[in-house]
Amino acid sequence: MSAKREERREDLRSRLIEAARARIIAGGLKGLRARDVTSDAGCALGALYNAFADLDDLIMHVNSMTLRRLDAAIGSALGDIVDPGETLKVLARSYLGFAREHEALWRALFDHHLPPNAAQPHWQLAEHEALIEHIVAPLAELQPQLDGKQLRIRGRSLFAAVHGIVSLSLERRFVGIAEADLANEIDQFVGTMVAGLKERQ
Amino acid sequence: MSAKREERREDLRSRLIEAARARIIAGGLKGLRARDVTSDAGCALGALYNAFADLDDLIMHVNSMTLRRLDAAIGSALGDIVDPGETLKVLARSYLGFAREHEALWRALFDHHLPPNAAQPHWQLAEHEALIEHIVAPLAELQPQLDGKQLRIRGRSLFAAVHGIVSLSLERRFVGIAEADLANEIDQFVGTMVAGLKERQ
DNA sequence: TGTACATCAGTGAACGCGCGTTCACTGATGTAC
DNA sequence: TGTACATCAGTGAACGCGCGTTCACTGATGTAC
Repeated sequence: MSAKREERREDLRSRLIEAARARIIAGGLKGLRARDVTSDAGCALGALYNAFADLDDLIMHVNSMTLRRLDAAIGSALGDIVDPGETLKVLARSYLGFAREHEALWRALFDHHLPPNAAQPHWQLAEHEALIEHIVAPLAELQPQLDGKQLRIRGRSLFAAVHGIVSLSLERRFVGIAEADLANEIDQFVGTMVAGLKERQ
Repeated sequence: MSAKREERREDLRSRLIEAARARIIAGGLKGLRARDVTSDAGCALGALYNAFADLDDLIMHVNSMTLRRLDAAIGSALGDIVDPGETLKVLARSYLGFAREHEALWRALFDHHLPPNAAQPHWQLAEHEALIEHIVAPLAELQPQLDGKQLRIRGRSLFAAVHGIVSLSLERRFVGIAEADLANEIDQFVGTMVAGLKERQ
């Protein structure tokens, strides 16, 4: 029976993921060091390379967990709203809320780049796609003339636009919106988009 | 007369900026190494630290040049358009065009982060502000009820939204828009925003 | 149940590389007289 | 104009640090008989 070995292995993996998560929260992705993670997880440096291919692999697992939590946060914020315009507003607000609350983890989603050779794994693509689907549903009601492909493109634009506002603002550099105005500005932005979408339907 | 010294110094500075620019174009900000820059510029490694405070300082000068070229590109694209909706569309299109044409330099504007102690210099703030002013003017026509402060905030939102779409898409990762659809999608996006702004005026 | 062997997780010192920055030194350029 | 001295740009080897990854070794756990 190697089930026990498998169990220990899984235990180490989740301890490493948890330690990496905590380190990213504390010091950002740039501050993540293999030595810190392994000592926090209570194992030797080399053990990381038994449990994961390398540090990038570990980071991708942290990111995957973050994406799942983002999806859960959005899902619970949506509740049973029916109005599509309201749905889009709540989506944007909960995206902002998640980014604010888990800023370092959320930033790691976009800051982590693999070395230019190997491509993203499939499951990550699927997880991103799932996020976009939240937007596609209300968009389909607002613009019934669009087909599925067009809707998914439009959904990505809308996501990217809101993400841009949130992202530049939370960087607290020149071009962003002051933190105090941000929530209202996101609301105004989505409201304007929805008005435009209805108008051009 | 130390004018000759000053002249040589300026010459070295601009050779270094030019070399750094070329290296960023070739290999991105991450691929920029002090040794490469100085050997390209035809001086010793240490000379860099006579001409600039450090590598960050040099990068900021490259970024400043990039911002000025972006501003010039936008200015010339605008020509003498009067319609505010059309102006916003041309602004977004020329932003996309610039990002595409000078992708690595444009990316360096946002990827370069100073160490967390010292803040951005003033001139960079002013250069960013000037960019936003391009957006504020047409926005003021579309939403005459807004005051200057509100307009500047709204202008930043709009910039950040378009930037988000361009940025995520040019990363060519999951959430972006395919390159072929991008120009059209930006047009649609701005069109929808303008319709919404008119509607809610 | 016990013994011999195989497997493999776990260890952490050492490797290797990258790379920004410094610094003692040189030589050209400028200044004083 | 010429000489002595001062200044400072320019040099590149060396420093220093960070840090991901490897690897020979160990010891615990599992398997075979």
